[in-house]
Amino acid sequence: MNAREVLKALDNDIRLQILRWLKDPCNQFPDQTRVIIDGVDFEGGVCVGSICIRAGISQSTISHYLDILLRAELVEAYRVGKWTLYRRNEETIRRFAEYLLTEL
Amino acid sequence: MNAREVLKALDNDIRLQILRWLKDPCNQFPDQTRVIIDGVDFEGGVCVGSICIRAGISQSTISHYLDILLRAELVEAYRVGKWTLYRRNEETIRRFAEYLLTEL
DNA sequence: TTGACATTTCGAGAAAATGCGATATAATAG
DNA sequence: CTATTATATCGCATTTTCTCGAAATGTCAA
Repeated sequence: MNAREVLKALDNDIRLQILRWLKDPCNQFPDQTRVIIDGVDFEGGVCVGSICIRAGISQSTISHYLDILLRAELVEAYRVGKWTLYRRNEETIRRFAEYLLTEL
Repeated sequence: MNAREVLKALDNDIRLQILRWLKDPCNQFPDQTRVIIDGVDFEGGVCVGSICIRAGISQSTISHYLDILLRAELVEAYRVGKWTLYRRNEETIRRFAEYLLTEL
């Protein structure tokens, strides 16, 4: 967990919003909640296109932001066919909160 | 506690460093740990000049950064004579960590 | 193979943050 | 009052971030 990278990733309204949406994918992305292909189950994973529609932001920007969140380990990604699914990485969020309470 | 403002304030190496230094003012600012004037005791408060020296950054920049930390309520300020003393606001840090664990 | 669709990467202009020096304001000492 | 010291504010050049559209890459279906 790189605290500096996490802070940089969280310092953006849209990226924060994406993380909050991903907390409740069933309701926030009703069209796509669970993808099972060839036995692969990436629960809670949402594809880039769905997030674009929800955010009303260009696809290239969302892809870029998801990459920033991924590098900060705030989300995990999994490629299923032509889709890349993203979901929250709760562990990093928990560790980051812990860092604030102990090291900051 | 405005989480968005806190995140913006924390997304900077120097401001993060200042907060960490202020956690241990006795050792980080050995020249000025406690100021008592006219019965006023702002424990842990450190003046702007001391922080400038410690950081090796211009006075105008440090003053500006302390203002950003103040607006985010990450520090408290107290004017004593011609000095403005700053110290950490632990309550905001605690609340921010709580926010991450519950609302993010 | 070709076409269609999903995502990533590239290039660029706009907007915001960084951090400085100069200047202004505030407070004290003499 | 004046000089000195501490801090805050202003203006600015530089760097970074934001965000887009275009182009490239990857994947599947026909």
